[in-house]
Amino acid sequence: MKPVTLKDIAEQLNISVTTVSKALKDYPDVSKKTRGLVRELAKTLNYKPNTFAVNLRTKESKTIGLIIPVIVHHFFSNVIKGIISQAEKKGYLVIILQSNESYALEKKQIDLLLSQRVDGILISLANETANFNHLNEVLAQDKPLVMFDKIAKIVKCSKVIIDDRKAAYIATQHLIDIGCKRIAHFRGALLPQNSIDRFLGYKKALLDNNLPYDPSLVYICECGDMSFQEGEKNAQQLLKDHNDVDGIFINTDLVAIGAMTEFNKQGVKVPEDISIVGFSNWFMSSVISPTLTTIDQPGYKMGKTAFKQLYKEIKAIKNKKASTPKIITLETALIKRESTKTLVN
Amino acid sequence: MKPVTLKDIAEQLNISVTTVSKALKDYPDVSKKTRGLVRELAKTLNYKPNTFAVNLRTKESKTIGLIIPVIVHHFFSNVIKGIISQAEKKGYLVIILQSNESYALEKKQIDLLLSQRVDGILISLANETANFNHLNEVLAQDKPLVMFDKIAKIVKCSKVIIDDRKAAYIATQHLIDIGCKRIAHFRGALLPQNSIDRFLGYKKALLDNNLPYDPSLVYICECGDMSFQEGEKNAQQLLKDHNDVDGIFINTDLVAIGAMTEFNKQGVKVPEDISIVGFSNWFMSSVISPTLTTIDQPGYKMGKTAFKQLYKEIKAIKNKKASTPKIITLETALIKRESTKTLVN
DNA sequence: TTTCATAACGAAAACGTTTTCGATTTCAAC
DNA sequence: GTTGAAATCGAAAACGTTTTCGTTATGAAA
Repeated sequence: MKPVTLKDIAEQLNISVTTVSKALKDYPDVSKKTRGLVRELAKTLNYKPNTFAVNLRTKESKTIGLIIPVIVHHFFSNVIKGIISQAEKKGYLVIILQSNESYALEKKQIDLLLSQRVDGILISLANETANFNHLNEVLAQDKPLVMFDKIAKIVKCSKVIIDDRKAAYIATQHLIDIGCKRIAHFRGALLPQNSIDRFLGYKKALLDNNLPYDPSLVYICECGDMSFQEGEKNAQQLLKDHNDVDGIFINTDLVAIGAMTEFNKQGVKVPEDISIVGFSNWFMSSVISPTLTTIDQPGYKMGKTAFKQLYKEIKAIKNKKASTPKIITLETALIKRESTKTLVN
Repeated sequence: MKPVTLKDIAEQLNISVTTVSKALKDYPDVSKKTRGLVRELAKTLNYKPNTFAVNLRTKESKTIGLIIPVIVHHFFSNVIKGIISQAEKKGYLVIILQSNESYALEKKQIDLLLSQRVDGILISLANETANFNHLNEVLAQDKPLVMFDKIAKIVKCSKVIIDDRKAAYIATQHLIDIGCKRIAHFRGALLPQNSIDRFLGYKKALLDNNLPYDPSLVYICECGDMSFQEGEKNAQQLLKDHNDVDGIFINTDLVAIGAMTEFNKQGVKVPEDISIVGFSNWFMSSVISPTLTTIDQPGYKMGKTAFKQLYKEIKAIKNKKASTPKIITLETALIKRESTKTLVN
């Protein structure tokens, strides 16, 4: 009933534990004959190395930690999928924790992963996080750390991101290209950095095209669980405040869908009256009516890339090589759909 | 630079490793004074027990494995969230693997988790899985196993499910109650069992209400990545085959949304011409137009419940108590929305 | 026969913890 | 000053593996 150990095999074959271990790991100093015997018996006894002992000996667990703000989220669940698919290829397991956008929880979870002695940590920051001691602690312990999507520029570790500013610029430029003159923006809060960058991209596109930047056209929404409702609310407010807006660049798809729903209720036609561009390319955006023009954010690829980078750094540390932090920027793409249409005057 | 060990603390205080260990774990046979000293030094040195050694000694890892067919999925990501939130409360970590609906992969992953010596396994079966040796292997090793949602009745372990048959019955009854006379059904494939049960519920509702069961009204769709397109395709076919259908009960929301999109294209009005009931209550369903009447499938709660049951069994095994498999059925609810409307003749 | 390289194996330490059980100390009671 | 119980401590084994280093066996060359 007890799990089979090297010792069991050794005793049955009347050889030493050492030889058994070596035989199973293809050491050169064991004869073909005994190697064969060992392997055969190991198979028939269904021997599985005791991971706990291996970990203790080798000081590595072949396990990484992943901290993510929310799991039930099209983008992030794609990231998770990318990470674990890549990890599996390299023989790594992934422990997932959800920070719930809470700094306190994130800090506790980092601590948990460190004491668990994972081989590396992948993290996308909670919106709340503005203090980075817990992350520096990870680096201080020489434990590989890679941040993705929601990052802190100030922390000296590798990062996988998109160029939010550029993507927002392209989104806004698209609205301008189809003839929009008064373009509003629904933006996120001051944290994470992404909201700011998207806002800056929006602003720059306006200025580069000699369109005035009007702060009263910028609406803030706390993009959390209530995103959809935030979209409705902002759309409602926008209709009260302005009657000349002909395009909106919206921070995230869900808010955009909320806004479209509200416009629909109020008889404002999308895209005839107002063109809308979202951000993220949630699956939903291709399925609602009208389908939503948006920026595709490559979640799966981001997960894959983040793990690959982490893997490199794990290997580097194992070989006692220093590796300099790397910043990888993934391409985004504008997906043109029904919610934007060239204006005919 | 090396991590602090019990030995380090012992040497600094000139006491034995034993005493240090006991002091940190509140053994009664260590004086208040030394306990204080040890705890203080442990804190200042930032001592963290070496999990690898603890695992080896205690033979448990405080880690469970989770195998799930797909991660990017509203229902399943909610299950994941439920599981890890509950696990965190009990001090357990969760390793996630995605079977991708593949039997071969699922088998390999079970093996991986066993050799990783997780304390227990949570699984929702791949659609492909029809052989259960790998699961019985888990039970044979006395390792707690709990299945959820997509289960195999024949495997003697605890299960957390919904009553698919009853839920489908209620969904169909709702269509009948609002006056539908010719009710079609878009069903899933022969595996998993869920599709069959939902079909049976649909059929029973018809018969109980003296409506004829017409097999030509039942359409099959392979609900995978192409669910949305399957919905469009089936809707198209349905319009060709029948012109008198006034209601459809559809196996899953995404297919339902595809069908609604197709109906919309073809000028068939939902709910005026055809009422539709979906299944799962994806977030999306509350956001499209018309909003979709559906059956709410409690993913978060299912995850929570599944972990709780697993936890009980882990504890039971630790205390060498046998525990009999338990089947827990969670309540579903009919969510009435715009896609179904009482018919007025 | 001796020498020496090579092949094949094993003893033992190490990883860091937990826990049993025996040893020592303390101190009150007599 | 004994006795005995209670309080406090530590030695050592154990968990199962990996790896270093030394030992023995083998056989060819001298």
